[in-house]
Amino acid sequence: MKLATWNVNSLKVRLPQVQQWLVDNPVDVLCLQETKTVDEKFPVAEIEAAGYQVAFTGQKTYNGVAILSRHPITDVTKNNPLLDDEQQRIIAGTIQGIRIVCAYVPNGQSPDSDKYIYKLNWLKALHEWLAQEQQQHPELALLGDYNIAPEDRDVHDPAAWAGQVLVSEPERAAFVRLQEMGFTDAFRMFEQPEKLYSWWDYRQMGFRLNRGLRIDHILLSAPLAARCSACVIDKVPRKWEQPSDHTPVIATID
DNA sequence: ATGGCTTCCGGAGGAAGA
Repeated sequence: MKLATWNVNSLKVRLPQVQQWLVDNPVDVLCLQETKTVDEKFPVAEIEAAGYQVAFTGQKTYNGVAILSRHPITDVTKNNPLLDDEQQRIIAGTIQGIRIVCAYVPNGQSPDSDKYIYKLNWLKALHEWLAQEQQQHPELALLGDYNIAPEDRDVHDPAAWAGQVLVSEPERAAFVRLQEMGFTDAFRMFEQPEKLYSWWDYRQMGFRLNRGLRIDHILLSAPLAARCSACVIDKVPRKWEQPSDHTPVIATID
């Protein structure tokens, strides 16, 4: 069972790349973030033609998440029931007995902004909801764009980024709290290449200079972590024409 | 450097991302 996550930065623009990537990487489950697509315009037929069922929730212009699956998706939940939030950032479903949670964590803009407060509150509510979900679904995977680089080794220039949004202590503490409730960062279960990231700034040749951050993650509950045999970041789509600024992360569950 | 790039909406240029 292969589970993947990819912030596509507009599914309308990136649909051909998603289709190509799924041909090259026929994963069982692909979680998408920043679809930026209202539900009425979601490309259901194109996704189904690629061999996937799909659950999604979107809005105009911003946010939007989706789960693509080769297997049936049941018990779909849209958004966090514990948080009154108009922004479409969470979709969950059960696939082959595994509870899949696809999340687009708020960016936070900067530590002195209202959006940062919203981000920390959002993460707190996520933690509380996952505690409930975990009770009902011991096999739980949280995939998505966390907008948090957990450690300095996940940052191309830790000194330059120190204290900024995506790396600040309160954000990293929220990530640690998810780990403390039993989730494992699948990527760090295995030996990995140095300086491998999941996002690179579009500006200033960020990708070519490898000025990146590892902010897209797959967290696995203990029963799933015990069955996880690999986790990789696929940089290939970041090299394509007109790429997303994020690239996919894939975990293999035996 | 109030920057840079990309996408959105809307039909110009500001907002938002990270």
